[in-house]
Amino acid sequence: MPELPEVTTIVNQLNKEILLTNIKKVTVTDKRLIKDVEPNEFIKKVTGSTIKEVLRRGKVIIIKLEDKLFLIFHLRISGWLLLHSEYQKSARVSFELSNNLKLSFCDQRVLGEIRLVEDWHNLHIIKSMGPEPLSLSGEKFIELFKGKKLKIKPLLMDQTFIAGIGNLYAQELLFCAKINPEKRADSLTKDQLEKLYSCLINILKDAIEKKGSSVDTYRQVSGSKGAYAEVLKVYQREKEPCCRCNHPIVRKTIAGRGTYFCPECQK
DNA sequence: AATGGGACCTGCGCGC
DNA sequence: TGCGCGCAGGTCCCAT
Repeated sequence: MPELPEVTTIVNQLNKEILLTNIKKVTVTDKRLIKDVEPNEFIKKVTGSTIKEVLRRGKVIIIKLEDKLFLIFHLRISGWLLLHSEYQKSARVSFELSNNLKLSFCDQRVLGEIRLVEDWHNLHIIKSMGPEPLSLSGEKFIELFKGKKLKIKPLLMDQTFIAGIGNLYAQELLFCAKINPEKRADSLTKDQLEKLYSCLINILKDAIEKKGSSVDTYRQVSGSKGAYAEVLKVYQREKEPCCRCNHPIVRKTIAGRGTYFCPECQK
């Protein structure tokens, strides 16, 4: 799933390859991805625009076209962006650029979203979003937990609590911090929260360095896989021995989401 | 405030 | 071989 490391990888790569290119042609193969605007109007407004800047907030990709025109992408579960044309399978909306690259929004399950807005700060998803984890000090991070009664895992995945953490990284960082995903957030000790903070920063940075986790459809803009899936410790490793204590990894549904963890060393 | 459910979607893996 | 079914996942929305 595209979470903070995957979206960061995509945004970094887009900034290297498509800045100041002009959008020459837009092709909408699947209208369902385009939200809040008629596809024909979308095509008309976007065609001829120049890509000024590519930004990220949480899992949202923001492409600045003009001072008051922003293209917004949300990859949701199965979306990915391609710049090189070998893997055009599932391409649903494509942008042909003046540097002869084609930017394609691909999405197997069609739950992704494309919007066109005047001011991205006004989007509901942006306004309600919690802080960026990589811009957060340890003290600020620990303060966020005051009075939170939710189980720690769904809390970490709550985008209004902290931005960019999804199902995969929530599980990996709880394993790293040796915390049971069902623990109530307000029952964690200061030591546990400090450990969780260092795991959060280290795992996100490492995953960005490895260009994300390709466990499903996610790819870099080149079509290559990210390398972090190879070092996942618990995600999708049910019944395999825990790398710390050898106890089999367990899968359990927590708050409606599949969750892998080690019941022996995550307390 | 927390929790649970359904909706959106497709492709995969399962049982038969 | 092939059918039908259930599941996965992020976000929003409704109900309790």
